[in-house]
Parts: sequence; structure tokens; C-alpha cells
Amino acid sequence: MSWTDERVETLKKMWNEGQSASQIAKELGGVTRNAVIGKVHRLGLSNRTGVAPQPTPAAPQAAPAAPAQPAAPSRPEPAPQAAAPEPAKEEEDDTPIPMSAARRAIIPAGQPLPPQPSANEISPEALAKVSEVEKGAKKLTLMELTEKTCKWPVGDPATDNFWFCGLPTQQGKPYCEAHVGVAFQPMSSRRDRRR
DNA sequence: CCCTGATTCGC
DNA sequence: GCGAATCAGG
Repeated sequence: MSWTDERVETLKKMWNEGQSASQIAKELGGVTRNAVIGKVHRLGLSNRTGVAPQPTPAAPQAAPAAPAQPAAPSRPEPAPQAAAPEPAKEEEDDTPIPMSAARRAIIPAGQPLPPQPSANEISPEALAKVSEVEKGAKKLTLMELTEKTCKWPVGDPATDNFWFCGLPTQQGKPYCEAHVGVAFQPMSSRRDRRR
């Protein structure tokens, strides 16, 4: 397989989407993650920022013959932090979660809906991260789960919109990183309404 | 052990 | 330019 225009395009797209090299390699097929990474570097987009700002940090090894800053040598990274998280393209044939008629107040046999963070006090950050992640969840069904897919349940099993996160597990753990964050609370405010 | 990206270097 | 091997983490 060679790097056709199309494949390079896919590579760029996926890389900027935050996909890992191995995932991209699987998608493209015929290449290993090493090949992907190698290509990424050659394309000069090792940094996932879609647009490399002006200050193309001159490599310390090969200093260009034309230093942009004649009087400002020491300043490797002036970038303050203007990276605007841009989900932008999200083409998935998935239902945008109609969530409507399924408002039955029926609670099957289930009492303990898993961890579902609710009244608990979990790191606001973790929660934010979770809801963010759940938007991009793969929404797997029970049967689609594997040892490597996040098994965090989302939604109410009693309704028609219920799925499992399905994102890559962090490793060994049953959930993706975001969900591990809320699933495995060290143990904090364990003080229920102590009688 | 699983995974990640980064680099090197023969091709 | 390419990518396997290797390196350096998490």
C-alpha cells in the first residue's frame, strides 16, 4: 500500500480528530501504526493542532537560515494556549438520541443502575469529561462489548436509548479513562446521612 | 501486559 | 519517502 492522496487525507483527518496511530492504521489497512506515525512526522503534523500557528518552532537541530525573530532568540513556545477544542466534524450515522417517548417511569427489576453519577459528588472535571466523552461514545450494545471496550452504561435500560460507552478502555480496566475517573472514586464523601 | 507517540536508520 | 525496530513513556 502506498500513501495515496486519499489515504493521506484520511490520515490527516483521523489524526486531527485525535485518533491514535494504531486506530488510523487499522482504518487504512495495509499499514502499521509505525507507518502511520512515520508518515505523520514526515507530514509535519506530529502536533495534533490542526493549524500550526505562525511560530513554526524551528527545530533545535536544523536552525533555518532565516530566523523569524532577529531579536527574540529565547522563546521556544510563546503560545499561551489558544487551542480551541473543535469537535466540528462529527459524521456518524448514529441517531442523535431522540430521547423522547421513552419517558416511562418504569424501573424494571433494576434498582441499582450502575454508578451513574448523580447525587454523588464527583470531580466536576471528571463529570464534564464524561458527558463530553459520552457524546462521542461508540454506543455499543451489550453484545458488542469486548475486553477492550468501555462498559460504562449510558441512559436508562428501560428506555430505548441505552448503550454502553464502548470507547477504548484505559487498560485492563472495564472503562475508558473518563469513566474510570468517575467509577473508581478513591472514596471520599462516604458519609451518607449517618443515622 | 496493554497501549501511546518519537526516533532512528537501512532500504 | 517509507516503515520496522527501537526507544521512552503511561
